Amino acid sequence: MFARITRALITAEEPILEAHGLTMWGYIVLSQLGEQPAGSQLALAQAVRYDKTRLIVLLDQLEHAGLLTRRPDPADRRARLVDLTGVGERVLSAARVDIRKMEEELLEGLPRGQRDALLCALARLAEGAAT
Amino acid sequence: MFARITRALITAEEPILEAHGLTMWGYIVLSQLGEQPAGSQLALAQAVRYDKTRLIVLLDQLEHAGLLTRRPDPADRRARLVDLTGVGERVLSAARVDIRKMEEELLEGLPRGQRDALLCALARLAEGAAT
DNA sequence: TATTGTTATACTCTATAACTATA
DNA sequence: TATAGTTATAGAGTATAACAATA
Repeated sequence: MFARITRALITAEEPILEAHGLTMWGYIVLSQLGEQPAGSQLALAQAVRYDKTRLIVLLDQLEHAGLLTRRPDPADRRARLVDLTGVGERVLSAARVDIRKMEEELLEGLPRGQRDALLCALARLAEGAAT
Repeated sequence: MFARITRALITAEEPILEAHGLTMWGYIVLSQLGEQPAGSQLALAQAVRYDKTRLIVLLDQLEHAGLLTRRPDPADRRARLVDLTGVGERVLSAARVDIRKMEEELLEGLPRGQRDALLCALARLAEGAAT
């Protein structure tokens, strides 16, 4: 059931994100950066569970699109700090609005109590999945 | 959250299935056949949402392993009926026992009411995802 | 002409290994 | 020596196109 719902969610999300010029992983990375700027690209890759070598080309694209910046960490010049730009923040929040709307519609069919329990349980399982 | 939980589930399931000599898609196909024997390979592919061309090589493997049989449909000789063998049923139910055990452990942390609501909501969402 | 099963091919996604620059 | 970032390459997974048999 989880796999089936996830696939349906991805199918529903992709055209929405494409309308904002984003890929699925691009959106995930921007979302993560929206929560906290990345101390390093490696940390960012681990936070979103994405391969660090693929993250690089993704960051190349997002940087080229002006959605984020990369600058050497003054404390460790091997590492690079990644920050959202103003444009990146606006694209992210605009995409998030549409994604949230889609999610709301999906959950509309569920009774209120069941819906709250679902979200609570999902959060706990997702947190458990991190370990 | 759905994607993260799904990935964690797959990670947890793979070693279990491997112990029974099954792949993830092999288990999915056997499970589907356990619910209802397939009227055709195409119908089976659509039921589990798997590419029909990939299903063929998967069925080749499962048939070669003695877990299922393929025979021409007398009513439409283009199509082939797919049935679980006795061995296939035993392997399926043995694997399912272990998978269910893992799932139970995962849900153990949730309060009873939340857990029931989760399963009910998942079933409804998964059903909705079919359309 | 359309459909089932099949094969071969091309393509995308993902993981591995090797290199550089810093520490 | 170990780590962050990078690149190139190999591999797995997936989708596309074409074909034979049957409807």
